[in-house]
Amino acid sequence: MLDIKLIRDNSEEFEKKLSLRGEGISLKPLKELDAKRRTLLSEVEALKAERNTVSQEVGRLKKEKKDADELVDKMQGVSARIKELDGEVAVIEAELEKHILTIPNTPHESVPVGADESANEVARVIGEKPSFDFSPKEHLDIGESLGIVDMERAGKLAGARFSLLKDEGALLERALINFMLDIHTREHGYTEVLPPFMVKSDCFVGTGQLPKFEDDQFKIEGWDHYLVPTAEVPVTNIHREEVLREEELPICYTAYTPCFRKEAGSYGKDTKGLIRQHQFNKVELVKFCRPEDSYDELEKLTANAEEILKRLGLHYRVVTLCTGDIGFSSAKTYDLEVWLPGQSAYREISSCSNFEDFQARRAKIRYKGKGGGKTRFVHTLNGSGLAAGRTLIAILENYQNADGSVTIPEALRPYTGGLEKIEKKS
RNA sequence: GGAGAGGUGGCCGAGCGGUUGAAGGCAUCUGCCUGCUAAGCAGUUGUAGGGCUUAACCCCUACCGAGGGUUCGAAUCCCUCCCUCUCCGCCA
Repeated sequence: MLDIKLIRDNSEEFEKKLSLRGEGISLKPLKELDAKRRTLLSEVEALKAERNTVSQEVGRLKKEKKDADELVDKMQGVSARIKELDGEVAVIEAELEKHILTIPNTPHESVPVGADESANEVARVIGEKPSFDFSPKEHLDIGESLGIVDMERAGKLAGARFSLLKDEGALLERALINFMLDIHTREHGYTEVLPPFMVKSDCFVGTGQLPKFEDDQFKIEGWDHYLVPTAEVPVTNIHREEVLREEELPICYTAYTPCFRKEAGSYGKDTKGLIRQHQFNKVELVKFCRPEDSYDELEKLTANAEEILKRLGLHYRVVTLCTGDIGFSSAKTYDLEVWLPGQSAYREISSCSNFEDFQARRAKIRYKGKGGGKTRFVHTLNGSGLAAGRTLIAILENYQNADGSVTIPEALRPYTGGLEKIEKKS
């Protein structure tokens, strides 16, 4: 959520920044509603002030056993008018709220300008594409022939875009989650949390998934709850409506959760394999920090996510998303794209963003300065560290052998009970 | 799911329909005082919105779990909801 006070005085600047996203967003209706609201407020507040003083006078007169009927009569009218105006203010404020919640964040000045992903910039490339003396297969072929992925039965259980991992497949996914969590907690200083996997709608408004992206979410019928599409939602909202102390910042959490997404609007995309699922596992990184630190923290958080890929020996690149491609709530985003030899393509495996105070303003997450200074909004950040399902895909495709077996990356072996290779059962 | 108790400021805790934004205590910060510490004395300390405004000061409005209602006036009365605690039931 943008700051209405800033918009009031700098609406052209805001419109210009928002236009970089490629959507023509006019702030005029917002400004009009704001002006209307303030006009009404000053009227109704003046009436309330009058009512307060007169009511005290009534109290005084009654105590002295004097007649106050005339004042009471008069105030009946005033109160009625106040009620009317309060109603109008409530309507305006609801509209204002509804409107401002659908306006995306403004991109940071360092974000490349462009309309779509073709304008994204590759910030760096790490490692090299592995070479094979055979034609590398796609992860689904590998997984099914090893008997560790069963898409047919997954379909029976839950339909398209769900998967069933078996045997070493299930083990590998579980190992990856633990591996990631251990590195982030033990080496990167994050505190592990295990949040609810379904949370109330307020949380979704707080991080920006609602009201605009309702169609992407799984709602629990008869409840105010939705299944989490990412741990970002519950974890960022841990501190919703709180005032933190400057000394405790930055606060860094890591969390494993399954993620549930309808994937509306992606029909026909990534229909085969495990790339795009309604449910997948992810380890997330979330930070709350001081505004002046947030861009440093974004670099650190991205590096923390990259470290997982490095330890697993996976080749990847870091992409700076352009103004037309960053998410609704984000001011700046780096995507990590891992190389998948079976598909001969880079695929997103992590997305690391600085939301500045956009989410903090929605979720009312503030902090108080050391010197007892005024409370300010924190900056929030998050990134995948990493998406476990896609990491599994990357391992299958990058560590496949000519005989159809898959070697387990060395860093992961403490987590697979020493298992070094997944081989076809006879 | 059933029965009961309760939700008030940073914390504890009073609270009568009318100078209660809120007693009292603790804590905070600032002075004063004391050889130091402790104690003591005086004062200070919430959030949000709006007006004024460079800013500060100041003024107004709202906030006693949330939302409605009654009333000239609600922390106080009524209704609905949420949450916490205790007991019973059920359960991994």
